Amino acid sequence: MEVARRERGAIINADAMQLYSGLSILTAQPRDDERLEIPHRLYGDFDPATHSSVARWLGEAQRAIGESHDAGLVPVLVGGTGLYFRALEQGLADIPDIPGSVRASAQALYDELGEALFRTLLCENDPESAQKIARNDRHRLVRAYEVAHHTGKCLGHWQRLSRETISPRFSFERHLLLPTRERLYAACDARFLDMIDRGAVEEARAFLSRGLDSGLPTMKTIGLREIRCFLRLECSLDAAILKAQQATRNYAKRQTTWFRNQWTHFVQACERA
RNA sequence: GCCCAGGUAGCUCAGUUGGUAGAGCAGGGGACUGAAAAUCCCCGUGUCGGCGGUUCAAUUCCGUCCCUGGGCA
Repeated sequence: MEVARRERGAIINADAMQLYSGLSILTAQPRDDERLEIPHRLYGDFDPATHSSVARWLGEAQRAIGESHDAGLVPVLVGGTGLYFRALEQGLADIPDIPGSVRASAQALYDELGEALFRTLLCENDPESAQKIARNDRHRLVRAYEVAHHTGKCLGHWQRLSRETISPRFSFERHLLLPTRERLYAACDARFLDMIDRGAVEEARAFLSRGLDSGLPTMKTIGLREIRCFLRLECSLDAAILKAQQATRNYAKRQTTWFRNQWTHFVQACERA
């Protein structure tokens, strides 16, 4: 925010959850007064009944960056999704889109066979992934399988193939905020309390009443499940708050790990190149 | 005051027919290429409430005291 103000910038969202509409409080989207002061892009633009993806975000972000730049504004990408930053700077493999039905059947197959057999099956088409992916990581095993099956080429093949990047046109200045753990956790706790004060319970109630598929990314928004527990009278509001604060802290820790390690690795790689 | 039930990891608890103990959660570290607020992996020494007794050996059995629930007076 300060950077955008100082540089006469436009803020572009790089957070997977803030992309969607419907849960602006629970996903901590910028308030109206902030949005009036500085142009904001990609907040609440996506239908919560749809799936985002790195690729989908990347396309939108590149467009927003170009347009902001053309308008004489400095694009300031803000957000917590490390994967998105990496895709923006390092590029993304040009893997064909996998239809939802293919993924669904891969998931069904995994559940039917169990991990060990599924991994053996994956090994026939993609030994590299089968060997590399950690045990119990259903998510990645299914992904590797669906790509190998649908495209006939393994994940590694695609990933090595193409690396279109936006960086030839732009150079980035990187700012990483790493507060002490104590301050980070205190901020997480305060943040959720603030969401409650601003009407998160009502927002969640309205959102849940839409009856969206529980597999949708938006349904995994931190705090949503906890508030639902309260709305169903399965726990007290205080208990829900404690749970949601805990989930926020757990997430913040994962985020810290990502940026502390992944981010610095690829920044170093960029600087060497 | 008496009678039960408990006191074991930061928390909730399991367990040891006597050979000094382990789960979940929390906490810490890590992985991460189209669901990433996702999905995973690794890390457990703590006077087993205090003090005595029995025993080669007690967190476990016995006694006693303290503490916390609940019941009876």
